[in-house]
Amino acid sequence: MTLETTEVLLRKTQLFATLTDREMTPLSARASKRHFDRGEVLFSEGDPCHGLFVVASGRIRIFKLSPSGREQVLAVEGPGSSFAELPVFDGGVYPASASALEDAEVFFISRKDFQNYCREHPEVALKVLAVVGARLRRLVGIIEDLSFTTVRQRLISLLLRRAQESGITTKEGIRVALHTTHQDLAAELGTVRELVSRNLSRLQAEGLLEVDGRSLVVKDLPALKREQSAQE
Amino acid sequence: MTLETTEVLLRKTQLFATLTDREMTPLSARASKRHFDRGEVLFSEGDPCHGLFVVASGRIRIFKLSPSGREQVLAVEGPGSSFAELPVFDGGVYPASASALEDAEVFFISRKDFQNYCREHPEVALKVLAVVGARLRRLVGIIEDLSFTTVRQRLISLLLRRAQESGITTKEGIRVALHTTHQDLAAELGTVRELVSRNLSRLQAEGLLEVDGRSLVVKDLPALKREQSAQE
DNA sequence: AATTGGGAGTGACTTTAGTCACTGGCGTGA
DNA sequence: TCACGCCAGTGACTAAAGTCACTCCCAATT
Repeated sequence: MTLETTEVLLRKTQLFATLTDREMTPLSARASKRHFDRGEVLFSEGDPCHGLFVVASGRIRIFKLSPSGREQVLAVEGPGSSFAELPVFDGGVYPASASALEDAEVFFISRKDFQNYCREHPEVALKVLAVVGARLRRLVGIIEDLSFTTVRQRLISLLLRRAQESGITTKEGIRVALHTTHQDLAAELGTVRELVSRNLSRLQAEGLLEVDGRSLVVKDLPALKREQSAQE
Repeated sequence: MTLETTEVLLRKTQLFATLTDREMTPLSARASKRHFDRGEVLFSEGDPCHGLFVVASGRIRIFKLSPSGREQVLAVEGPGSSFAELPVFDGGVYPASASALEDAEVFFISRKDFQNYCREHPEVALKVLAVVGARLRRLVGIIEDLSFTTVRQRLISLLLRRAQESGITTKEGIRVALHTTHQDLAAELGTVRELVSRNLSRLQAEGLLEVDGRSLVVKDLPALKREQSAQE
């Protein structure tokens, strides 16, 4: 891959979008690109932090793994997103694990390079703060969900989010492709496979949606929205 | 309060400890001090963010409030800690509410002042990143607890933490003062008052500790530690 | 065509969490 | 000193979450 292409890709990220060409070039030169196969682990919780990552293609799942094998997803990062910015600064280990949801291309910038770069370009540090602010908000949202809502409500929220992002409106309702196994959905919701399966069945039985393998059709959007907003 | 005193206090914070006198003075001049009575609200979730806070004395509780009135504590900040740094940078609203656990003195630095200050002193931005990194780790810890552990395990963890920080070893065991109501403990654990009460009773019945009003004595530290580390 | 393996659905069950209602204690202030 | 409010304890219950075991389906493999 040429240096120019790296620049074009880094330009699409939140973190580096506003840099000038002159500022960008030295950074691009330091960014190495790595490929990860679907399912491959980028790093595990507790590993020493060597640097930060920027997704070029594919999606990366950041998650916690419990001793008994349960997973809790903290974030899913797609092209243009960076992750593991923070351990770069506080010097600790990675607080969670990361694996590729799909085949993925990921840039890696070493801790030292990035820290130096931030010192030379203070506005990048401010950008990082903004990105991290968004991340913190998402984590608080997960805590809120886990603490206050039921699996059913979380599932509905997730489906509505997916419907909004990538749903296709047809005359029967909004068609949503899940692309994932129930196992993976469970990890996002912080529960187990069986509960995802059961809750989907129940929602179908109630006529709120129609499940069809790994895609489904939302039949009663208002009812789902009502239930979501009536969260206790 | 004199400017000098403000400086002495700011000097004790993680964020500003490493600044020189010359750097400190203009910041101190901008920091205003406010008093909050026990129970008073500093800001509520959703309020526009006007600036950041630094605790001088007392403890501030950062928490989420559910529609049904349940609370989930995200952090408790004591003297020297800052909070609400992040909304300053990403420009959004406060993601949670804050109230004083005890009578408290708190410095306030306006958004604009702090942003300017960070631009002039880039190393402060790096400090903020380190502080925020620690905060992020704590949030991930809360998610882990909520997702993987039971109320009983969380209660044990909290008691062991308190025992370590402020427990007094006596011949009967480690005496721990709680200082809080069961209601407040429940908010920290992400559950309800009754479960705190019941679990404490049960731990006492099992001989692991002895409850005595708002303080208690840990009788079987090894057993508690065993159970904590055996978390599934 | 038979085999294998991962994913999904489900019944039956246990455990944990949460709710409701009530009791009793204890301290403060009228 | 009495009344009130706040806090704690608990029984009885409901509901939600999680576990276990099994079946079925389907697609890829040999």
